[in-house]
Amino acid sequence: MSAAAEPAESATESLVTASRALVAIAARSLAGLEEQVTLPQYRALVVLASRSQLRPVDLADSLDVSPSTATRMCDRLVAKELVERVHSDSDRREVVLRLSADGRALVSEVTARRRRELRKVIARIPAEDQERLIEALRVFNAAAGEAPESVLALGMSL
Amino acid sequence: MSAAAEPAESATESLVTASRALVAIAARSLAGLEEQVTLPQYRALVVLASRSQLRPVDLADSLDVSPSTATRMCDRLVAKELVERVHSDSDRREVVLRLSADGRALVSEVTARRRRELRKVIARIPAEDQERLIEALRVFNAAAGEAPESVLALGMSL
DNA sequence: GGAAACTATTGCACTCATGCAATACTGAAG
DNA sequence: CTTCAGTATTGCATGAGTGCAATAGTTTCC
Repeated sequence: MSAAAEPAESATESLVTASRALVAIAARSLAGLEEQVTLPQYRALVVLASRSQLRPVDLADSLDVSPSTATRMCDRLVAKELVERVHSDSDRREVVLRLSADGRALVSEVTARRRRELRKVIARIPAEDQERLIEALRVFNAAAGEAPESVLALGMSL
Repeated sequence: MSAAAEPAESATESLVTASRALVAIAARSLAGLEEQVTLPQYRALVVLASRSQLRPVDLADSLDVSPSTATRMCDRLVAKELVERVHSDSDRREVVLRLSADGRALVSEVTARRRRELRKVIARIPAEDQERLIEALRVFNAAAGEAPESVLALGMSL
């Protein structure tokens, strides 16, 4: 290997570092949530936030869990008044899940917190460097492709 | 607000997008781990990987859980042969925890996977843009500061 | 030497997530 | 109308994480 002269290698290192920082920020945005919801529950909220009307079976699908698990997770979220459960009119077998105002607020709060943190970092960057960062990120984002709602993936078991 | 003309705003948007992509990659690097360890357990492994000799009480501290929880988490990790437990010579009250070869391999595998993914993204970027990305990331990383082992934070309760 | 402090562990109790099998409705197709 | 398929839920069981309190072994400090 030709030492650190390779730009690709150097870029990887820089990206690993940046990645660490960004993941840490994302994780920090989630901190404090433990009081209200568990991580699996938060995942469910995120799914519900993205697709406003969802049946339990769809939620189960999205979260890759069994329907019974989804039902019981909803039990807990409904008890916390973060989710509403209404019977479908069109098909009376079905149940429709919707975020409550509180539920929506909770998800919004997390993303707002994350945005705020990112803004703070950017504020520390000189204006002309910001321009270059924007350009570089545009290129990076194009290369990385669309990320299918990252926070979702934050699941693991999580 | 002066529309999208503000570079800071535009930078935030780009950064949010990039952040999503990077979190998704980090999460994907963790995928498949569920077979072997839970997320709390993985967090413990990461802590042990960073500080090679650790007492249960220190681990508990790092993970922000009670000592009894740490003990029992170690029970499971020892059972899986990912962690070794030895009695301290200097102070026979204490127990010293160490990653086993398997444990170290598991953590390495995750970071390697992440690096590989990041490299793939970079490979899609034209060489001269890479140079600019490196420079931009250097500035960004300076502004973001050191992230204290991100994956750790990936915990939430998790 | 004995009290006080520290370490690890275990007993007990609880919540959550999880899946598999019923069960109960409802709708659709014949 | 009867059977079949789709949907949600509940019963049952398990494993994990969690903390508090009690226990046991060690040091340390008078």
